[in-house]
Amino acid sequence: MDRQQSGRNLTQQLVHVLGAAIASGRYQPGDGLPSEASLCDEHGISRSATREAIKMLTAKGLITSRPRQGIRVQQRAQWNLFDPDVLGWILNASPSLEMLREFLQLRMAIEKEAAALAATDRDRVKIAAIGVALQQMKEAEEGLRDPVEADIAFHINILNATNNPFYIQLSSFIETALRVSIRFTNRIKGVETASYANHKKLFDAIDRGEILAARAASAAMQAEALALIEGELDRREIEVNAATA
Amino acid sequence: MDRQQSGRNLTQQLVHVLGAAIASGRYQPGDGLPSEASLCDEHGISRSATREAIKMLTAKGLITSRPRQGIRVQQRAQWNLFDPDVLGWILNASPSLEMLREFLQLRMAIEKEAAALAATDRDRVKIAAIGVALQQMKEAEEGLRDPVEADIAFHINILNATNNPFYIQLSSFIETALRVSIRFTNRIKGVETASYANHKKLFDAIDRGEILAARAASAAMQAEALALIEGELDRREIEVNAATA
DNA sequence: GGCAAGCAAATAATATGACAAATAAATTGG
DNA sequence: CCAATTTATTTGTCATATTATTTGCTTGCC
Repeated sequence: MDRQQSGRNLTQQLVHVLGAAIASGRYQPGDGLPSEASLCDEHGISRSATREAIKMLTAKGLITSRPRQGIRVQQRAQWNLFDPDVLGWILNASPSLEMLREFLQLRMAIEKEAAALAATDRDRVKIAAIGVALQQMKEAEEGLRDPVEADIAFHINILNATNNPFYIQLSSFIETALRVSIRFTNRIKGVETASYANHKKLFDAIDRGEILAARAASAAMQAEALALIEGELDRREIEVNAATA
Repeated sequence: MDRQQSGRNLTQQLVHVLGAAIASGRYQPGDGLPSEASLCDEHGISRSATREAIKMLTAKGLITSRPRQGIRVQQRAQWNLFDPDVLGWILNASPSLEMLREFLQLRMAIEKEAAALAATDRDRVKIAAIGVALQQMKEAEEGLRDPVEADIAFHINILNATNNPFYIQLSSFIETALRVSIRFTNRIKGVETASYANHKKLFDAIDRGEILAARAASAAMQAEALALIEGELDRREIEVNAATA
């Protein structure tokens, strides 16, 4: 059995199996999934558990289910991309560079403005939390700590410091995607892109309430990551062209 | 019975009743909801339907449910704000000016960058759709059409023109919130803030691929709306102070 | 008195079987 | 060929029984 699923109840298990299957493209949008009865048989569980799983996936926008028509995969535009589960399934299924770039394009918009808001609001407690994460990044550079977790904590804490529930809500979204993203960019470059120095610059700007500087520092940091990804995309394109020539 | 709910099945009805009740604060985060059995009695439906509703709300992050602990409302940070249902329940329950401002702060970040991306991508078909919406806004000024729908279509089509699934996914979010927002700002000002001229400037910039101009036009448009809201917030503050003095 | 192991009660989780309602597809009548 | 009707399939709902999990309590030991 799947290790990740042990410990969860049957409904949750089925939700994750089906969610992952849909995200991976095994069931295409517009396609029908097996009927309730088939799903019960295939997974060896009761109809109650199956139906509850179906309802959860419906709530996340992945499927619809109507009498006589059965269960169908929704168009991707309907999927609740900002649901941590859904995003996780998608990113784990196909963490393509294209999607990584698209994700970064959104992060750029959000984090740039979040930095500006944090600098405007100047919530001492919340900003101190950013400082702690920054300190942990420094320790990570000396090998004393996990660099990925510290990096994530830094970005999350900026969102928190906006004191805007919409930005705060994006934490789980950013976290999930950031985790995949960092893994990917590290694979490309080998070394951490997001260096301590860059992050410190951003922190200082927020700490001093320098709104424009904060926005600029955030933009600069992400532009660097974007350049890395787009460079890699170009490189692969050239490879493909060379192979077909 | 509630008009909005007729035509939906029992599970969906209960989802909306409970979702609205939670968003309205009738059940506070941390509080327990009635047990499954009680909910069945109260709403006169079976356990299956009740449980499926519970599962859907769980999938949206509003509640958790564990044996012996019962059903509990999650902290607001766990709520899936970007789920159109959840956002709708919240905005309809308490469309406070504060939340409107917070929402606008997010829109500023997203739409500014979306405009820039649309100008970069220059997808002729998608940009033409923005143009159609713009035309409808003009017709609306002459009373030939619903101004709100045209306005919404304009903004949605910009998101679409990014060709970035994350931005596109935000359409339903923006739409839900925009609808409440427009209703509110119109109540304050009486007249449409978002005039045709402003929107045309933004469209032209995107159409011509002028990235910086697009970003600026978007920012200017929203800064205006933000000023309106913050002015109203100040006015109310003064009112309160005067009343207590 | 404090602490650990075990016990009991409450609650959700799952299973099963039956029937109702909705709807897509086939059939029939014109 | 079209429209109305019927049929068959699939989900929606209900009722009841059983199982699993958790919390709080109790008991007995140190």
